[in-house]
Amino acid sequence: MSATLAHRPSPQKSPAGTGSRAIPILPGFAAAQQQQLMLFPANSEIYGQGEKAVALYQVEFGAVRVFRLLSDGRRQISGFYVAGEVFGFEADGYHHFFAEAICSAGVRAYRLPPSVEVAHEILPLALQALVRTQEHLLVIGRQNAAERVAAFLVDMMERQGGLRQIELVMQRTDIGDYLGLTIETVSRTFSRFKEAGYIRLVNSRTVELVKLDALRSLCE
Amino acid sequence: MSATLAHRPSPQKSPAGTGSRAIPILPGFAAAQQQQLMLFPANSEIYGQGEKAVALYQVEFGAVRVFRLLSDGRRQISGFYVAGEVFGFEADGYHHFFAEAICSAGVRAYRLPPSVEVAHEILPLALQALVRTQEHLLVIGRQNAAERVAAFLVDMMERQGGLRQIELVMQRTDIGDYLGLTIETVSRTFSRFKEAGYIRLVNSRTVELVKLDALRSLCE
DNA sequence: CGTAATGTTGACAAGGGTCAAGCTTAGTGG
DNA sequence: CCACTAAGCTTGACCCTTGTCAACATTACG
Repeated sequence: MSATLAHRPSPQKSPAGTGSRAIPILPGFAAAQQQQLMLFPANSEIYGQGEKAVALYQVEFGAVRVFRLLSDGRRQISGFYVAGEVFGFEADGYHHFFAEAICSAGVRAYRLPPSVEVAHEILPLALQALVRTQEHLLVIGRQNAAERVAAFLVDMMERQGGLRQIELVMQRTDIGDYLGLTIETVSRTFSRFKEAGYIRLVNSRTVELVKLDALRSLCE
Repeated sequence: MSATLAHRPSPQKSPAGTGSRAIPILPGFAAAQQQQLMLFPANSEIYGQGEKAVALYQVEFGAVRVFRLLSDGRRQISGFYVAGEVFGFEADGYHHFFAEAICSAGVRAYRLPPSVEVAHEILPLALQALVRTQEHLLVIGRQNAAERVAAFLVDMMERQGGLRQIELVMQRTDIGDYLGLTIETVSRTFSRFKEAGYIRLVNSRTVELVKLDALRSLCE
């Protein structure tokens, strides 16, 4: 167990030789650096605001939410991360955010080296994260509830390989806190999309995007 | 004139030997790379969405807004940039955003080299931009109008050296599009802060933060 | 099968958007 | 130097979207 994460609530070191992984590991970086797979149970903390940032993290399986809190408990999720995606970017050496496993998740930690050698590998990932976050800003700052939910569904679909039927690993609270809406508004918007025939709710966590074009044109 | 920007509306190459600059130039990077100061008149475009991204930009004087548009004209400003600050980060080699001069601005362009050598210099800047954007997401996603405006004022103050009296280079429309509010709401919030004695409006562009603590505690 | 967590729906309220009018300021030309 | 104009800003009235509160339904789990 890395000293870094020793105090976390029950992340377990994975059994040796977990076998084949389909996830593309950060190339080069991976080989050179100390890195190991850790398991986090649902809703456990991966890192917290104010902690020293000592690693980048890649999701191997499961899903992760990264968020920030206001003092009264209001929460803004800045991003969800699923298999293959990298999170944990921070400036000035400290975490400004919290990261938690949404469901049971396997996360590979890449301990940060003195930086210069691997910067060219990390930079493109950081830039992609920046562009994504700025685009999310447009959604939250300028789009209404229906447009936000549509954007979310389309984004989730694309990140799950483009299949029309998608699995939402997160619950309504998470979706609300990601989109800057309440759970009630999220729920009502789902219902309206269902009535309009835009989606089919197989169950509360499984959505089929029936009229993808309609959803797409909602986000513009 | 760099070929890159030749088609822009009237950016002029600065007269040679503009004299002393107080702005810290990107170290190392600066020396090695082709870089030059360009002047952009108020409201002129620095780059546009979809263009090839060939440079990073540092503001020498004046101010810049970076934003994105929805097809119906709604606009979200992702950031303002003033003297010394760097903008123009993009993924995959193309601009996903627009950049414009807010007022007459001097901008130094650092043409991008094949990347590996200077990545370790750019990375910290990109990471800082990422954290800033994620924090802005919290403001827009989870704070009400008064909290957003308070956060904006405090941020502007800190970026202008901490003096209690600040100059807003941008107009209400820009502030609204930055905070995800209408100009009317921005204006009303300013008025309420004035009535509450939190601020003094020397004129519409000059604000004295009288009760800084009150403003600070609004953002939490 | 019972309980708790999660999700849905309805009624109502409020924050902020929209529309419209008036005010202020800066720039321009007589 | 002043009047005119246009752009920017402020304020008011009204309305709509979304939040709040509450009840109920559904699902997951022991």
